[in-house]
Amino acid sequence: MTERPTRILLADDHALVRRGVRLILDNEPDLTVVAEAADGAEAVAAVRGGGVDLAVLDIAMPRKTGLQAARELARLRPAPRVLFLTMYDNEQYFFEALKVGASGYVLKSVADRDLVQACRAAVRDEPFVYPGALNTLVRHYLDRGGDGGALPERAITDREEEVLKLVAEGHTSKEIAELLVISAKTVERHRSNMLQKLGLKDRLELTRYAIRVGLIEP
Amino acid sequence: MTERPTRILLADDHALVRRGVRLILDNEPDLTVVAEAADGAEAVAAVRGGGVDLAVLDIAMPRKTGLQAARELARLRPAPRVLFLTMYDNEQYFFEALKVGASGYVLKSVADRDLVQACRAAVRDEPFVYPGALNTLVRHYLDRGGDGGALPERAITDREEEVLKLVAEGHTSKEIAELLVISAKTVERHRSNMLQKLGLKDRLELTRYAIRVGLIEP
DNA sequence: GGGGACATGGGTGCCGGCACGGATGGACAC
DNA sequence: GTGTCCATCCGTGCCGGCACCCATGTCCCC
Repeated sequence: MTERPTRILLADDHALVRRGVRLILDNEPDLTVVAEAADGAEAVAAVRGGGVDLAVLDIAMPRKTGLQAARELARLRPAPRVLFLTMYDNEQYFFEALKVGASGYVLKSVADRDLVQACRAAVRDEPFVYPGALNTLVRHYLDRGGDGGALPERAITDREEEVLKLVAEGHTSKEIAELLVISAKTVERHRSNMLQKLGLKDRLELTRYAIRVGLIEP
Repeated sequence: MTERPTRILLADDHALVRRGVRLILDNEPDLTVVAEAADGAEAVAAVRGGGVDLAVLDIAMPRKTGLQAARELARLRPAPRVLFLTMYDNEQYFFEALKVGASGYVLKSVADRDLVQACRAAVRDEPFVYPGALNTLVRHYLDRGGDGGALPERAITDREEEVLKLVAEGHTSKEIAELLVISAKTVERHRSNMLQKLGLKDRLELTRYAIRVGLIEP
């Protein structure tokens, strides 16, 4: 085999995780980590620099989440394959990942087994989901009476996510309004919309949600 | 040098992190990972089995947090050294870690540099804190007029903790009052006292605090 | 061109969170 | 026994969260 190894960008805000993943991947002859990034913005910049076949992204990162980064990466030419590496076995994020065209979704809790496999699958343009997610997929399929590919709508918009982050960090509507340079009413509107979309009760549940999906830290 | 290597227990709920840390530590001739655990309960059980010199604990773990596990480990004979490995650069956590007698506190975001150093320091019974925490320590020392070792008292009473749990779970004062068979006013009084003691702003911060110390799950 | 999603803005009204003031009774220590 | 801590309770007042109503402008898609 004379093919060159797959060139990988690795994005995670924890140096320790990057180091561990790098050790795992570089151990494989057909995979090589050519760049690292500590947040979503760095990741996009690195891929833009070229020479990246596959981006392995953490979902929860400062400045720009993995999902936001993936949406930007998808618009690049040539667009790299994208693989999500996440702590959260969360249905919402899983479907979001599918919608931004990810090739795979790997849980950190089991990634030592699956990661290499998922990288190779991504390069071959085959989807890879961790076993637990398969159940989610099937259940979802059945719930909808087997109408197939129809994925749930994106739950929250980019703007709403901005607001969510700030709400969960404990800012009041007025503070958020000043930060985003909009009226407090609009902030409340976004927050209210999210409560309804996500089926939550108040900003406290919103906070727990944000922590669960890794948008903020406790 | 004929000394046997330091035997380490590694506890983190993410297999990927464990694998990365293991690769880093096993690469050092004087350190060897002899056991892994995916949560606090497993960690305590593993150490109880014997043969562990040093426990490297993630703070945020399911079932039992690293802090809770450390308190139990401190009661064992012989008690292992304890080193915290955490995502959170958080003052509250940091002091909690000191209080349970940790030898060190290492941030995941910089752990690839510091971890090995911190392990060796722990074995020599020297404290190790990451550079940023040093500032926190010094500031805290100065704030108290240099009275030294006096660590903050256990902040909240048992009754307050009961209330805290319910507050953090999203119950209103009235609901909590009914659950605890006291008046809503008393609930608010407890909550209010906790806010003051812990230096927090509102029930949202109270919730994040409860999640941090492992009282509830997000 | 019309329909739908999104972001933006406003008004009203209720209720709960929280700060501030006050109080009592019980447990334990010095 | 006096002092201290804790749990219990009450009133007042302000402010913010949240639900409900309304509207506008801008996209993009069919």
